[in-house]
Amino acid sequence: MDPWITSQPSLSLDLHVGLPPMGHHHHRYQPAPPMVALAKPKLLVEESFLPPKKDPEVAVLESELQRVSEENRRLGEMLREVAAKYEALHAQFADLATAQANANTNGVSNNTNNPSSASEGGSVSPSRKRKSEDSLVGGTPSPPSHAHPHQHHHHAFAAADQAECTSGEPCKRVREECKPVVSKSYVHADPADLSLAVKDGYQWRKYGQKVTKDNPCPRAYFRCSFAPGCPVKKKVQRSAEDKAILVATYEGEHNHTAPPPTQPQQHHDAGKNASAAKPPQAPAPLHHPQPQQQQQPKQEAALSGETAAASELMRRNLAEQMAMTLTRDPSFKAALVSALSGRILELSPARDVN
DNA sequence: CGTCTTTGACCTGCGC
DNA sequence: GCGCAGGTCAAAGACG
Repeated sequence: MDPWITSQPSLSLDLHVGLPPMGHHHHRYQPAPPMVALAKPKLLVEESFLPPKKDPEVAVLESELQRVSEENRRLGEMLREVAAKYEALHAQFADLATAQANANTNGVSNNTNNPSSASEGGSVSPSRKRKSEDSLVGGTPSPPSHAHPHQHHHHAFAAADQAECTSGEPCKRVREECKPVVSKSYVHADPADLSLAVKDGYQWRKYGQKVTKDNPCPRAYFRCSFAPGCPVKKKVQRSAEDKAILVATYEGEHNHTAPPPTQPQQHHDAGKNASAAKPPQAPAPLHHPQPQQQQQPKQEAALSGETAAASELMRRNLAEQMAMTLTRDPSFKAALVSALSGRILELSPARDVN
């Protein structure tokens, strides 16, 4: 997040989200119809201790105002904190983009004559000779770019370096260094939804599922089936800490153009199908996975514009995510109702009418 | 009938 | 060498 967010007046809300009841019990969240809370405050606060000779109603409102102001300040601090973190991430992203541009200008030849991305996966070997396939995949330097979608948080880990992995060096170190680009994104999903679908606009074909040691939730393995021969894989697993969060790990680079953007993305998936089964529905990924051949010549020149566009997109995604997360939070809804009711009461000219 | 998901088996890397 | 864990394969079944 950047100053844009902190400067938005609409973001300064008089809300108390997820906070413990403060003194008065009338703001506790009730799962019952939210509007019930609207009528409550006036009655309940009258029981509190108030200085004499002061209109109890006014005192209540004052204390309420004070409390709300305090919360507002606290939320503002949180927002600033988030904004600072966003800035840090953004700077990191800019660094990566710069590094990517440099790498592309230095090592263009690595990308174009990449036989594996076209052959690997395009024609599936009938037999299980993965040893040779592995050496092919592992020994192929991945072109540096961002081949993965958008969504909440997103970290891209480029390979350790882009040094060529010559076939003459079978050592483990070389293999390690030539790992494809790996990136992670965290997606909010309904915990009740068992499908590990992360809609990112691409078509994915599920080819495996595994329960891992450190997480009781199974991890699903997908391959990009948007274009034949696309080497990109992704792993999707629910976060062990928060089952509502899907962690998608993307590996490799798409060797095709990004799917056309369509309707705004819905993060819940009512169908039973994983993301592979549907045609692309999501907006274009944050970092457009352009084919490397088209990307390189103009990349440096277009970098600033692209970064700006990416930043804008990131902003929108972030705002969407925040809105979505908040609106799914029952305590947020209760807080919203409470804040609105307080404001309505405050502004109402007939508020002293019983 | 073609495509996709499921799922058990297999392969590979790694630590001991 | 052995066992473990992660990743992948491919047969079988579901589905449109």
